Amino acid sequence: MAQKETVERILDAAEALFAERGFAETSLRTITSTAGVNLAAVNYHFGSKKALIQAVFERFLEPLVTEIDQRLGVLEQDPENINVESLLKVLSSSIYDVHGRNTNRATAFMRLLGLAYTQSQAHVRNFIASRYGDAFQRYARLLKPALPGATDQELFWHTHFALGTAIFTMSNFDALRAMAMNDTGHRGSVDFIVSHLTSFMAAGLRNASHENA
Amino acid sequence: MAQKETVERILDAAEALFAERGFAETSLRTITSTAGVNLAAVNYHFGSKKALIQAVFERFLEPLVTEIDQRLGVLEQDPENINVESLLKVLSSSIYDVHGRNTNRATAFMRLLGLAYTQSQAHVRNFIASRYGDAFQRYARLLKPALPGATDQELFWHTHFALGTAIFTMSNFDALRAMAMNDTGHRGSVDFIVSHLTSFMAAGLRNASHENA
DNA sequence: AATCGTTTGAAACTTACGTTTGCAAGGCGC
DNA sequence: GCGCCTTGCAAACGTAAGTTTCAAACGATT
Repeated sequence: MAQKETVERILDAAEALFAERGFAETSLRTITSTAGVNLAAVNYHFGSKKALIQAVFERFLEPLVTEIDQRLGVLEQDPENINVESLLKVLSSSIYDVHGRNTNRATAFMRLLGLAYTQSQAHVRNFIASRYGDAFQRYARLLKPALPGATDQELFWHTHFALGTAIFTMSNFDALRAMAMNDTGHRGSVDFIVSHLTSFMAAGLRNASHENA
Repeated sequence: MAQKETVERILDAAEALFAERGFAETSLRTITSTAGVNLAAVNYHFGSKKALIQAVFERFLEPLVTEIDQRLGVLEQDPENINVESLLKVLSSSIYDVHGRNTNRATAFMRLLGLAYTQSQAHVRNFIASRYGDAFQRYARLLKPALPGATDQELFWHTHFALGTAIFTMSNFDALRAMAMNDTGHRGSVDFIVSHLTSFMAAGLRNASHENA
């Protein structure tokens, strides 16, 4: 049982439990007993609970941002192919690529992202912003010419509208699928939902700009 | 200092603090000291912290749902005027009417709604669902003919996409406005944002259905 | 095989939480 | 004026949290 095993076991357990219950509602004792490690291991390996939370985000965001960055680089070499849809597809494809078809992992990630926004946890937001702010900026730079006629202000808000749509949907993915089953009789396949989600965001981004131009 | 004063002071403080920090992150001691009342007052008047959380929601939702219901009744008498925009306007107008132009109160409400979804707090979701589920059903019934060509499944998902857009935006309203100030130099007026938000949702609702028909 | 830094383990520590208790103060009918 | 119910207050209780401690076990290096 080497160091790496313990650290990863803690991260695995923390990731799942945080996503399921939130940060404050998940105790270190629950994490460590789920992971099958000693309580003191968290403070030994990470220093504090806050640092553990950030480590969970880092393990998630690091490969994802790398993947997005790479895909944006590819897209930039075909400037005529840059549009709202292709830019959105960069995001969904990157998530697919990083997590495979492991929906649990992907929805856990989205729930964590939602928690980072919704729960106060300022240190999480600051950590994410300082670590991955550049990637967001690059994305915004590419999105701008894809939405001609939109002012900077509109661009900002519409982007965050779309971001909110995605984060809210994915972070409540399981609950929503359960509700869908009740209301419509179909859970909806992941592909169905992602494709409609993308259409929704694209339509919102494009048409809201034009209508208010 | 009669009963009502104490109860309302507690609700006021709890509402603001919950919205700002979340439920688990807000202690009864913080609430009572902010409200200027004794610690035991919460358990005396409400019974428990959970009951206090529900009371906060009830005070918010009760007048809002009444207002929405009334406006839907009016709208139903002009069936040819029922469309996506008018239905969305029922919601935004109702919020305006209930909270006036008190943005603090309205954004607090949205943050609480977002928290109810995002934080696990099952008892909050159950409370809201059992208490106000009928109103949501009525709204959905009116929305369906406004989006012809959409299947039940699509209707369900697009509605929740739009819901997510609104909840995410409003529940992070202050943070987003601060970011907007940094990025664009404008905070954005409330009317500007609400109007663009509505356009975004309407465009998403309508076009996503048509594209995937 | 001994040593030294690293990691684990069980337990204790400190603090903060939600809740409960016991009593004092105030208002109201009789 | 006396009892009675409601409300307010200070203090304490029990629990669970994050963190710290310190000795034991481990692993690589010599």
